[in-house]
Amino acid sequence: MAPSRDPAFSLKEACVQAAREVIAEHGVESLSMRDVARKLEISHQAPYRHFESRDHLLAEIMRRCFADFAQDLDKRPRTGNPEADLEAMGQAYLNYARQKPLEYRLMFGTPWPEPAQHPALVQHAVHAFNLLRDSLRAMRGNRSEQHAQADRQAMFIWSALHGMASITQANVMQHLNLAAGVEHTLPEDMMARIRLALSLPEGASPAATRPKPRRNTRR
Amino acid sequence: MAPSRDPAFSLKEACVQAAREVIAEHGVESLSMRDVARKLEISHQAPYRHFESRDHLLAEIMRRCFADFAQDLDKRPRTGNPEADLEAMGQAYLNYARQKPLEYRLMFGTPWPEPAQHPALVQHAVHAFNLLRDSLRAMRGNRSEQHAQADRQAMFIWSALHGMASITQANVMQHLNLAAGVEHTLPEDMMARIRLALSLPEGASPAATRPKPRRNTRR
DNA sequence: GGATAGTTGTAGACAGCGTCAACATCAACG
DNA sequence: CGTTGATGTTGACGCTGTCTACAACTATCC
Repeated sequence: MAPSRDPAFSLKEACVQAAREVIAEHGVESLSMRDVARKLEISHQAPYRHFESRDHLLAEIMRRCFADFAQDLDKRPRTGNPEADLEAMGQAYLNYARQKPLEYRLMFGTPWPEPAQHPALVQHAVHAFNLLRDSLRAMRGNRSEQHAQADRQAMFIWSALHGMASITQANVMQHLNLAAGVEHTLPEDMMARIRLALSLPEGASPAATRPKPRRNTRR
Repeated sequence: MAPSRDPAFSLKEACVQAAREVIAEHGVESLSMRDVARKLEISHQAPYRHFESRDHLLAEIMRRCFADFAQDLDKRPRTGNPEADLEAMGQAYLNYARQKPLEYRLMFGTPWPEPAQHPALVQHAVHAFNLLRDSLRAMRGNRSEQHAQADRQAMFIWSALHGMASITQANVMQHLNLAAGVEHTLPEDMMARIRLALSLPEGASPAATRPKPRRNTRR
């Protein structure tokens, strides 16, 4: 397959595309360099002319996934209401995880290659995070304690969403015998609880925020 | 290494131990059957007399990890105050994830083998989840809506804790340029927010729980 | 034009992996 | 004693990532 192809053809680009298809279909662990080569009908060594190693190919794919992911989060329609826009971002997050489960797992569930060797990957991942953080910061003042509070909120939101997304994908929920209706309404319930959790008083010592110990309402 | 050993020696047990050590040290992806065999100075096929496949060995290890994990959650001292006990369970969860990161990742971050083939694994995992769920149910009535509400709380707590644990382990936080002090106080902040989120009014439609739109406090 | 160097592809080899099949050893039991 | 089942060993197969050596094409300089 060496001899002439489309002049505007880039083997590097083709490798990325072929590899992304494999990952989106069968997951990252079943991606092999030789698979990619076979798919493109080139020799098993050809991809190495464009990627130092499997990890480098993987890093490039992760980078693009983060770029797509960030675009997905960012392209949602804006209402002008910061709370509503934030909520929409949360929905977009969960939608992405639901619609591209294997790519989501690649980005957030696979051990990363050495970050120092893949700065572009780190940069794109941080950019996606900043979409969330900046939304929260924009809802607040510019003082440093305000920024810190926004960052705490961002980490909380990300944790809750990521936790739910990865638990949902693990296909374990069906074994938990959850009470009727719980599984189905989980996303809304999560979002409602996240809204509640965002109202943590600023600068308060965590211990001071324990809600009044509602007496056990059993019976 | 075939000839006599300790009479009370079980090669199956030794395989599990050796494999757990490899995983705890270098992670599940660098565990190979041949590695286990080399460690025990037996032939590369001997472990297959006790485990059908690598997946079966892995499932057995995951099962034991869940058992240890559940014991860890359960052995914490009880104060008699349900809220405080629940909080202690959350702490125990995060402690386990911090102290045995690679085992935690094996349980919660690695694609599971086909559950139907490993019922004991599923059973132990569900048992660990039930420790959390039953604690929450015990704080409530026995009516079915109370159970459902407890399950929703359990899923939320698990999501938030798991999200935070896995993000923490991803070694990505250091690249996020979080405001000073945020990273350090994250666990307490998360626990405080979880407490807040648990007070979601029962049976309320999610839409009704949106907090009053605090006016943008920027200035 | 023709030598030269760099880029991009191929071909072959190597060690490591999971696993299958064949064989050896040994204990228990008829 | 002979047979059977469990447990171990050895060797092979096809797969993997990656190293090395080689071929072909392209661009550049004398």
